[in-house]
Amino acid sequence: MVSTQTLERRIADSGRRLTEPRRQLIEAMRNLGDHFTADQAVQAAPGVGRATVFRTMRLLEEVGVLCQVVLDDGAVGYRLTDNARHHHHLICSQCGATDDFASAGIEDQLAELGRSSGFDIHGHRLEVYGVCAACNQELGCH
Amino acid sequence: MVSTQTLERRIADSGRRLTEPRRQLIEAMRNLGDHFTADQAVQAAPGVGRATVFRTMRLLEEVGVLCQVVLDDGAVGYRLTDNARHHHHLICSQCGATDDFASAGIEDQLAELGRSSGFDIHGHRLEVYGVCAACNQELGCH
DNA sequence: TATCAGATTGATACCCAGTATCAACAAGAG
DNA sequence: CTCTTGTTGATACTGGGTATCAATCTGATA
Repeated sequence: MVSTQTLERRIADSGRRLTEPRRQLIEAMRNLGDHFTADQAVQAAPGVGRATVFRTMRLLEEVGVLCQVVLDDGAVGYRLTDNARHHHHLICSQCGATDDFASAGIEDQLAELGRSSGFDIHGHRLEVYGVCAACNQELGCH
Repeated sequence: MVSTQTLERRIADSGRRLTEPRRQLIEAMRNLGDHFTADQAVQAAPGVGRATVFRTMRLLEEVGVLCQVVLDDGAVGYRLTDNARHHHHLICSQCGATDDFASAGIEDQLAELGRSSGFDIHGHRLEVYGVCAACNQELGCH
């Protein structure tokens, strides 16, 4: 779990102000656990206005401590992360657990694709769906 | 561009009924061109009820002739396609042009990831963003 | 061709995600 | 402490998508 300190520092370091609503929202999100929806964040920070929740979430995305996760069914979730670097998600369809991963091999394949396709590739988004080890075990026991 | 025939056959072959609203919507979508939003589809088929537009879009996704495209900014678009097989999108951030592609290399990398991560991988979603050859040329001339 | 079960429709109302506006307010540099 | 400027929140809006359910249509079958 990302520390409050890290989150607040990232905001301060980016030149934004560290305000009370932002602090509140950060705590609320940390309490929501691994992943949550926009609406859960709004609910979890009752003292913070709706617009501010969305603004702050955008801010956190910009400074790289919050990322969008596109689920199996197309729904969007959010996830606090330490990992500001480029990464992808491995999402358990059963329990929602999410792991970050990066793969030089995949990046290489995409670079190659850029060369061969004529597209000047700027970025990509990769979500991987499956069943995590823990859920697999449980399912096996049924 | 996918033919009307192909689209209608896919519906019929899947055991669904080929109704007037579905026909209308298919024509409307074809006229919208390469990619469009849900709302554009609703607007483009004024005789068809909102719920039916969404239901039919889901149906077309199920039979593999319509696919969701998650854009750069997270917005969702739709695209008619011939390609019912597994594929990904190469999306031009300038003009919105979308190409389908598949990469055995990437599939291999993901299989490997499954082996090493303990996740039982069922699927994935990959969108690649960039600037297409045509837009690159134009930009170069400015 | 007439029939009929069951698939499909559309009006409506709803939910969730996200944005625009803008006057009031607060952070923090000096 | 003051002032500039970033930030806030109430509100109302757009867009995407779903639930409901009585009315309707499709197409297989007789």
